[in-house]
Amino acid sequence: MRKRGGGQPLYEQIADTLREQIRQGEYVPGQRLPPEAELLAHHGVSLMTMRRTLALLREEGLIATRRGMQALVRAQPVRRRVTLSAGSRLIGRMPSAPERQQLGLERGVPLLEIHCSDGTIEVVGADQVEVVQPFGTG
Amino acid sequence: MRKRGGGQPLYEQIADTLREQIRQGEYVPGQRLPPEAELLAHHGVSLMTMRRTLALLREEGLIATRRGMQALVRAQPVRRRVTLSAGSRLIGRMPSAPERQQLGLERGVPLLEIHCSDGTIEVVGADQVEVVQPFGTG
DNA sequence: CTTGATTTGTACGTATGTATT
DNA sequence: AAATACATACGTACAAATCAA
Repeated sequence: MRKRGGGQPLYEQIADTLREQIRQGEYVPGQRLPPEAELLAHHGVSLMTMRRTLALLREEGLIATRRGMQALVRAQPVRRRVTLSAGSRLIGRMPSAPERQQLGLERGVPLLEIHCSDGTIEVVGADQVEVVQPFGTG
Repeated sequence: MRKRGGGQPLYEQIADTLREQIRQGEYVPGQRLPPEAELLAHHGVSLMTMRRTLALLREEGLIATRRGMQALVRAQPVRRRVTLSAGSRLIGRMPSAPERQQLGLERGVPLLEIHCSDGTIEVVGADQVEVVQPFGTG
């Protein structure tokens, strides 16, 4: 149970704690967090505050939540390699909800627009991409 | 005022409408959306549903919200140009809340990690960056 | 500069729907 | 079929930032 110290909202304080626990390996990718009910009881907050915490971590791409299942710590996905051709540009942004659905992306996954020199635009989830140069070492 | 047609949540339906209105220029960058109270009355939903709609658009980077002010339609920021050196890699992801604060990023702005071949890592907000190759035309 | 009105942010409570186990 | 668990959606109250008088 926390108080409102430091002017930081409760849901951010709890998010800090969970983020640190995940970083330290208390929860590893593929593992599930405890149920909401358990988490909120442990931290002494309401359901809404707990859900806001989880929403924050989901936005960050740290966890994935699905109906009927406890929150899952997200694994580092295998990245697809994309080669930037000469003159191509790359823009990062968040997808709109329709784009997210169309591309099959989870919440918290940014989107990369690769504007190729031939005018074509390739759009992919940013967590699936590793960009290298055509003459890159990788 | 909508019903639950198509199985799509209310807040997504309303977000679709607002997104389209912004796309069509009914609200231009720098302009403010109507107050929450007005929006929720117009769409016939509760405060929570309206706030969820705005949260979605904020995550997408389409609007920015601040306490005491109506939601602002975000302008396309001037992009900083970053040159990828040979062997460098680029990863896109969402910043954690502390990173967001440290980098002074708004919610909804992804982050780009540029792993340079010399081992240094440059971290910047994705909406501030345009990536080009050293021999690029741009 | 201070006051007050407006507006969003945070937080709690409750009920129902729906997917998973 | 039943229990578990997250998603959606309504309602309420107070705090804090902004802006105008």
